[in-house]
Amino acid sequence: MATMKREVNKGAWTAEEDRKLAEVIAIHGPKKWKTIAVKAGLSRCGKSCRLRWMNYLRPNIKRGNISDQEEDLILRLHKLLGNRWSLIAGRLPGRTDNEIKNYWNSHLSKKIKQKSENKQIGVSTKEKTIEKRRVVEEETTSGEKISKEENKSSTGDDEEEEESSNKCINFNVDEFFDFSNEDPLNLEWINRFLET
DNA sequence: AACGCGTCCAACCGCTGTCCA
DNA sequence: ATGGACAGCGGTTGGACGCGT
Repeated sequence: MATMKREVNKGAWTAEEDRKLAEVIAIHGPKKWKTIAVKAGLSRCGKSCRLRWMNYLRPNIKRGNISDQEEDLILRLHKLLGNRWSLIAGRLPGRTDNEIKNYWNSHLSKKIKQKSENKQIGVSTKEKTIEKRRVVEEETTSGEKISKEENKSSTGDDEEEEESSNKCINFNVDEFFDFSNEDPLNLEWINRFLET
């Protein structure tokens, strides 16, 4: 079988490759990635081109320096959604799922771990239970739609809570997180929901 | 100076979902 | 209804870099 297999380039992108890719996308738009790779004359697979565009070349990409507010939002959304990076990234303008995933893996997962270790040392199980019950009662009386979710996960340890909250997302997440009419950094109800 | 080690991040891989003929 | 192509996602990897010894 003499299949003339085109050698596929892998690894870091060069400035020249970036330029070619951006040029072709400017003409044809960011779709049909396989065709884009061919048109740009790049020895790359479509997948690789898409990733490069989405994570690096796309306009309006913010790079580095994740602010405290952004970090806080990531933490809260992650607690709610789990590792659904693209969904989380969708709520952080200019941030990519890859960036958030990396940031989580390198910074936040450690922070969480530390925090939970401190929590275990500082707070007894009984105290935790009492505090959670108090929060649940507060939210039940305030009639928030999210209180049901809270009740479901109000038993067990932190890890179980997180897992169960991931599993019981039985609503339209996009609608639920449509913050278009709100200041995304001032979402008191999320704060209350997550402060357990 | 040089070596080892840990961290970060860009990119790859494998899988699933969606679309279309 | 079905199968192939493509898009998108999350997990993982590997190289570059910084820092301590």
